[in-house]
Amino acid sequence: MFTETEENYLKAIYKIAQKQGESSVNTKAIADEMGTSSASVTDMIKRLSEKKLLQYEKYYGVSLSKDGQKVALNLLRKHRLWEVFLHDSLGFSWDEVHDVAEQLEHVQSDLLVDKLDQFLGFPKFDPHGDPIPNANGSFTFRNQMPLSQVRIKNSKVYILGVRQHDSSFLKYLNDLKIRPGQTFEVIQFIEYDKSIKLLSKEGDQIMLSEKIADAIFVKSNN
Amino acid sequence: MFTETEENYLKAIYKIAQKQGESSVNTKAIADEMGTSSASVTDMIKRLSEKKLLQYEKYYGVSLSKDGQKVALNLLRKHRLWEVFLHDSLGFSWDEVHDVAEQLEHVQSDLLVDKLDQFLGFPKFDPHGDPIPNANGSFTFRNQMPLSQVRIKNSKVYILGVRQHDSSFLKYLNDLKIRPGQTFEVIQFIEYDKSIKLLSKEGDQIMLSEKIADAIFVKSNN
DNA sequence: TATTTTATTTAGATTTGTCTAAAATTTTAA
DNA sequence: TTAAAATTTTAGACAAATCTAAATAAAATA
Ligand SMILES: [Mn+2]
Ligand SMILES: [Mn+2]
Ligand SMILES: [Mn+2]
Ligand SMILES: [Mn+2]
Repeated sequence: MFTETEENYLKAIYKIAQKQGESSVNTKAIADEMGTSSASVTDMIKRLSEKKLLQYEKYYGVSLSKDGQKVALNLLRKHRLWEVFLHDSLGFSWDEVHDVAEQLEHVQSDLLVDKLDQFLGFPKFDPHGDPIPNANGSFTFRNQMPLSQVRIKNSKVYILGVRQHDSSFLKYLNDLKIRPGQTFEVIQFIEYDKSIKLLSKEGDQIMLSEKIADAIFVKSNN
Repeated sequence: MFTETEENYLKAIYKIAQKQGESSVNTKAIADEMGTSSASVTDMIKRLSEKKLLQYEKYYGVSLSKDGQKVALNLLRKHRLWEVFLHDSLGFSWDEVHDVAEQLEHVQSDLLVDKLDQFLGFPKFDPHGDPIPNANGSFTFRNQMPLSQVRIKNSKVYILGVRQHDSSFLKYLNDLKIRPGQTFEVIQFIEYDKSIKLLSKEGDQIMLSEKIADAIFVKSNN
């Protein structure tokens, strides 16, 4: 239906729009996300515009059409299902799944997606805690907050996911045994640099900077 | 490392050489296998020759180098492992696996191949009975013969695989409940058209033309 | 408001993989 | 052994995706 590159552009635009909370996306942002030149982006958005996958207003950026969103959401769905497979079935660690899923997401077969979804037990979240769109493109919502915003001492926090997916960040958390499904107690807030100290079930104390704590999503029990 | 198209050419050349029992492969054969023009093949073999993946003698065809064979065998390995996954884990029927495996085989990740192999229990044959090369490129050999060559009446035949993979042929066999792992008794040979009659365990009688019987591989217990 | 900085588009070029048509070479057959 | 048929190569073109450099427009700032 669409080329791998077209799909990647649509996904990039979708992600930028999400992050911004604003559907209009400019050329530079796409170029940065895709790691290409602005000139290449201009070429591509012209093509995508002709195919009615986005609205393009010269010099003022683009926004995805209904069709464009559908493609992006389907790609996101496939990406995240594959990440679950790699992690849960094949035993990849959560810092290893993304790059491979980036390739697998482009395999074209509706039957494959359906069967994979079923095989995995219709998971609602990927190994990083991101929601997996269903076949209609709708997500499961859940309440979550950045760990940095937990301000009640002795709170029990349940790790739900992370904001960033870069391998070095995930490896760092892995070493600290911080990953979705784990529970910790917040035992200290350091005011002057806003860092936070956790206690693991095994009794280990873990010190996290504000920057790190801000990139971890938790469910907080009181 | 190599493009998807380069990989497909190398695989095509490998397969033709195998079928021929002769390593030198001509342009026309490659063009037919790939569904492209001879001119395109000439372009591509020049590139593959520059990359030392094959030896090319103008007007007299090509033969794969050691490196070229390695790429082809690795691709074959991935293709067949994915077919096992699709069939055994996801429940695809054997006529549905090939086209999807044709895409999955190009995903680049040695870790993925290793983990998949392990997850599947290091299978030695794919759903069509074709041997899966191991990480070093060597196959498991087994004794098999075309069903058309079984000439002893009341032989028990055990289905091992098929010669052709086209969907319509596999669907036809599926309807007759002929697939790897099944056992039949040969109850009749018709001389004038060399067709053959089988008896299934369920008591069904199945009539097969010589053409069909020639494309089915079996293990024969006397 | 005028100027500088930043973003965007255009122009022209390159690589990959493909095609058709024409020319060259090899193979087959008379 | 020559003529016809088949195969292979070359030439020239095209679409997709990219680049750099130059031109243009918008946004920021003095
Ligand atoms: Mn990912
Ligand atoms: Mn991708
Ligand atoms: Mn196959
Ligand atoms: Mn392929």
